[in-house]
Amino acid sequence: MGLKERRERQKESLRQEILDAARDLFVNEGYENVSMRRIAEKIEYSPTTIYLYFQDKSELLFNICEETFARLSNRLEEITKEGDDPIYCLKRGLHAYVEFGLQYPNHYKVTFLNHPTQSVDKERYLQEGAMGMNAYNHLRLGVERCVEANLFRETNIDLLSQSLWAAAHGVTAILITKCNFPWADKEKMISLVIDNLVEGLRA
Amino acid sequence: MGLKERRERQKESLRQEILDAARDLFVNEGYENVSMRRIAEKIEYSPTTIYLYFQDKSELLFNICEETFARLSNRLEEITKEGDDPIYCLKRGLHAYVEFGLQYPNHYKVTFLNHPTQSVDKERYLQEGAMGMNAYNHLRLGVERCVEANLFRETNIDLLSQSLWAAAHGVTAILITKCNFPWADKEKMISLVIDNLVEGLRA
DNA sequence: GTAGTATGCTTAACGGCGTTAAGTGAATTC
DNA sequence: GAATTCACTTAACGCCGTTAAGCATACTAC
Repeated sequence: MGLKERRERQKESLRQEILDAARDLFVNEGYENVSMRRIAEKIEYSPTTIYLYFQDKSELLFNICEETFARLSNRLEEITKEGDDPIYCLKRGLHAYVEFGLQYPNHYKVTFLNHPTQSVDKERYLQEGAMGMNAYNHLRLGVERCVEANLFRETNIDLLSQSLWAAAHGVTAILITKCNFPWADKEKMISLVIDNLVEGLRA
Repeated sequence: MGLKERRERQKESLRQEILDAARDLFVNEGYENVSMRRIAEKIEYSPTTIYLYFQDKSELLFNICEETFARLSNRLEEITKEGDDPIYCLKRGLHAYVEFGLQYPNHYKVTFLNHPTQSVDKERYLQEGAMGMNAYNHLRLGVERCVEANLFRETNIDLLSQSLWAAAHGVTAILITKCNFPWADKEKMISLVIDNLVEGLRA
């Protein structure tokens, strides 16, 4: 009687198909520019079918963000695991953060550039926060190691982490939202901000 | 025969009324959450009337952004006119930028945190660029003075200006959009980012 | 003074959107 | 073989930005 299981697998398969279609469209064309009808068309089902698998459009995005942020966390974890010079490690982590944002601008936009007023439901909002916190804690760990090794003048770990995050976010956000601005050199700019700030903090 | 003139004045007056209503709504509820019908309702005209004064919704936003940029430019101009120590001046300008954003968070959101400029018509795209350029040039001037006084290691003025802008934008944007985050110390964070970056650039 | 025109605004509509209510036909259960 | 469940669809609601067409009023020209 593996019948129920087969059906379960089939349902899961369609769920994944929807998610794949949504991710492809969101990432390539931007969340706002993709309609539920377009996603439905892509998977060759009626639009309402999507609502049998997901609560609404934003839940699609949420699931995709989750995947993507897990990937960011993994990337940051690898870097922190390497156990190199803490400051080098920290810089690498910040660079990875910016690169991640530029690689998935639509995910980044939704998670870090949205207005706090457009609140979804309570539970999902908290999950979203936890998702961000997870990534923040990797950064915090990198900073902690620098502070513990007495490499920094300033010793307030949260103040340091938040400042570095803010700076990295600034480069990421501005490159994403003002992608038509005649930037002198994006790569050099990223390095200038991150490296100067980290170096400037040395004891 | 001041008749034509009176009509001109009346037209201009309604145009301003539309702009005021749009600004108020955009700033309080966000561009995406405000419909043309809502703006029309506020001014007690039919929605189509707006289209007799503005090409489309994004042109409303464009005009509002222009105002905000102008206000920021004025503030920055005052600071650069003071002619103090170039580095002190630059820091003050950057601080003023962040303060401006925090003082008018909704204007800042509308102007700097909105859509990645999927430019509509050519002319407006160029104007939009020029608008940003005007504010940017004040910052650039401040940087230029530092470079000309041989105070900085890096001498690429645009690279420097853009990096500083990115960092200042980062602090501003993150404090605005993540206002519920448990920040260690907002003021110290602003100073840490700006001052460390500028100091870190010294020759 | 009246016919004709321009002006300023409105009503009605188009084609889209996210989402929901109601149904349908096949598979499963009893 | 009837009843029920399941996976999905069709039709619709009430929004949206935007456009076409119409309609009074004010102005112009004869």
